[in-house]
Amino acid sequence: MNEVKYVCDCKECIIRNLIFKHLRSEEFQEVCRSKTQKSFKKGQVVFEKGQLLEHLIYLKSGLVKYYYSTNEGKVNIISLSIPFDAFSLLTILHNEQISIYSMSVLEDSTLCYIPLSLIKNLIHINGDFALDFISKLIETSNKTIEQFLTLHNKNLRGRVAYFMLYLSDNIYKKNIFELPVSRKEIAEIIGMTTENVIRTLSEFRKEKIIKINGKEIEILEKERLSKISQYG
Amino acid sequence: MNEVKYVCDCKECIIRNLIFKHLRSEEFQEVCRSKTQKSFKKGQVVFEKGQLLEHLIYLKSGLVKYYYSTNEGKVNIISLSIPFDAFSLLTILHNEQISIYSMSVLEDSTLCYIPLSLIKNLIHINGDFALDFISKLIETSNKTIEQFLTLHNKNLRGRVAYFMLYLSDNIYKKNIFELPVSRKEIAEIIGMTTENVIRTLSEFRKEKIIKINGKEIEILEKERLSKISQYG
DNA sequence: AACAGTTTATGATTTTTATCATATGAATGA
DNA sequence: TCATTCATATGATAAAAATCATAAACTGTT
Repeated sequence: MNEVKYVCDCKECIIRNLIFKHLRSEEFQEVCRSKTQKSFKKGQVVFEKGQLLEHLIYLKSGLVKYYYSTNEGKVNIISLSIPFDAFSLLTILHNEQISIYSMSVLEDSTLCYIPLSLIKNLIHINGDFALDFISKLIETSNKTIEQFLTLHNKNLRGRVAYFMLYLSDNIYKKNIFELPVSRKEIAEIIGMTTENVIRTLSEFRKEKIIKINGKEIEILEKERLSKISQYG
Repeated sequence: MNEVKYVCDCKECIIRNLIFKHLRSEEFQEVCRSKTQKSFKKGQVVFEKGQLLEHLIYLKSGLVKYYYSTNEGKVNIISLSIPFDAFSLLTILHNEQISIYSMSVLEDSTLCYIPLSLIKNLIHINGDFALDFISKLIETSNKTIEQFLTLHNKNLRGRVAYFMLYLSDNIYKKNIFELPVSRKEIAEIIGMTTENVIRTLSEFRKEKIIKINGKEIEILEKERLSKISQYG
């Protein structure tokens, strides 16, 4: 986990066009100056439930998961996030900044850390930024809630189909990809048991809907998978 | 549904100490002047999914539900809200103000309507208000997500027990209360079938954990109910 | 009061999902 | 290198929940 003070000048950074669209030039410069950057290896934990968060942490490259552990030790994965995704907005400013989620890294990733004090100050002095921030927040929150409902209204086959399509369409944007998570983690995302995830994937393989090679998945029949996801 | 222009001078209004805590006196006056108020009878729909929302609508008295209908017509109740609850924050500013939720009234209710344009303006010009607004938003969003996870990690008995305790502790603050919803709606809240809600309530009755008299529920053994909720 | 429609209720049955058992290959570590 | 753990895999079984069927109680309407 290397921390690097100066990394890039942010001029080309995609984030500029996302949550920082409305910053004035000098404000964005300040964000850039005060940000730090860290690299994480696959599997490393970025922060844990209960930890004090003093930065807005966003993903510059890689893939991460946000998860929630119940008191009984059961893990629920709430969201996977690709670079510049806005889920991290939900992790801040809550409960005196004590995070209720944990975050860990699924693929080698680079994270940017922006001090929360600066974010708060920007909200304070720049109304356009604040409005945009709020709008992103609500959008993210609603997307998360909607995804939950969608998933929990489906049966096992529907959930697995949905998740495969999600990876294909939203994360990797191709029909062949490496699963970034274990079958166990898939179970934690879509709310079923590991055995049934494995079984359902095997079913899809036997039905020639997907091709499985270890972690590599190829979607052979997207149409059928969509139908299963939709009606499942 | 009566719309009333002038209703109260807001001076004593609880909302002042919630999301409007940081407004300057004249700002709050403006909120008060531009607000309208409507009364709804039990069962009436306040707005539906897909509708353009031009106001922040908050509950002054009564009880409401926010719900989400899937494409297949299945209903999921996302949240019940008591007066001055912050859930309504999640319904605004999303997707060009097209609501993804519906809202209807469970008990005769009075709602206050504050123009979104004014809210946006306040966010714009008053940084403290904006910060507080964001903090409330994140808190509400996380509470909603957390409640979902909690519920979906429980079995049927656990869910029904959890919901009875929720009504008792959070909504009515007593051990005897009138159910504000039908068994069918309970099913839509906690994600199970109507029959199983009825059956489980009957079980609790036979086990002398609760007393049922139509819509009236009395919790006789809170300890046991808590255990069922916790370990279910 | 009679009627239809809805809500509550309960039992029987089927379906779905979790659990348990067992096996194999891959990864990890002393 | 060999034992150990972990991920994947599959079958058998048990448990959980949904569905189906039926009926009584209640609501609102004419």
